[in-house]
Amino acid sequence: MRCRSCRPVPEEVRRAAGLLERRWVVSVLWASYEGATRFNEFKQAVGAIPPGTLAQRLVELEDAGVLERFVIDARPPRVEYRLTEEGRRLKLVVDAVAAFADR
Amino acid sequence: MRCRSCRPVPEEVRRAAGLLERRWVVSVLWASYEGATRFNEFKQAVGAIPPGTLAQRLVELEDAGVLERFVIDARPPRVEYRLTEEGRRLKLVVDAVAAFADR
DNA sequence: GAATACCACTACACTTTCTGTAGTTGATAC
DNA sequence: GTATCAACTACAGAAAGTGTAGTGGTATTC
Repeated sequence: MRCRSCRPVPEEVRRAAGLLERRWVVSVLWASYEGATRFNEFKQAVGAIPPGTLAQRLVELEDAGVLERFVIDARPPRVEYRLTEEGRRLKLVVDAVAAFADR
Repeated sequence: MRCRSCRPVPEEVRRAAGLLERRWVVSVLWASYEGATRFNEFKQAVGAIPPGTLAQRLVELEDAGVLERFVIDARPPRVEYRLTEEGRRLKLVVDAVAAFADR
């Protein structure tokens, strides 16, 4: 059945949605807006996320240009994940989710 | 590691995120904002979604109070899915995704 | 009046994704 | 030297998503 008024969902909306439509992504982003930068900071802020899933999400967000990964040459070496400009733009989405959530 | 400033992700944000963090949800919502109400309208607007997944998403959105399902006693009987107030409130989230998506 | 098409799905086998727990490597803390 | 931390990886099993076929009752087309 065709809907006279329904346009198909635009490709770019699908692509952006694909980023969010995986478990824990919103929480990981929330944590980063709260200041988390290190693996275990994300882990503790997000709570129940399994480490394998967190690792995967961080790689995906890096690949998507939302986070940048920096290895800091200290002893022991540390890793930091920092928001990119792109990542900061996503805050509006997470804020909208949070606004929907409370109330 | 504890992050002095990171608060744990609030439970209600997790719950709201859980709604969105499943494949196709954003597209299904988009379609409903565009005026889709019937199964095959959603199907055509969303495109590549498998019918089983669409059926499942519609049930979940109904359970979440985002859509309401009405069976219309015509020949053949039809089904309509209409946005609830709650569902209309979610539009801000989808709009934010769309805003992020273009450009 | 036979064949085809529409509608709103369901069924099923298969693949992908997610989960939970354990373990690794190298350094520092007690 | 025992324990702990940081940032992960490995792996088996569970859950979610995919693709295709089919269903049952109209309705439309030839």
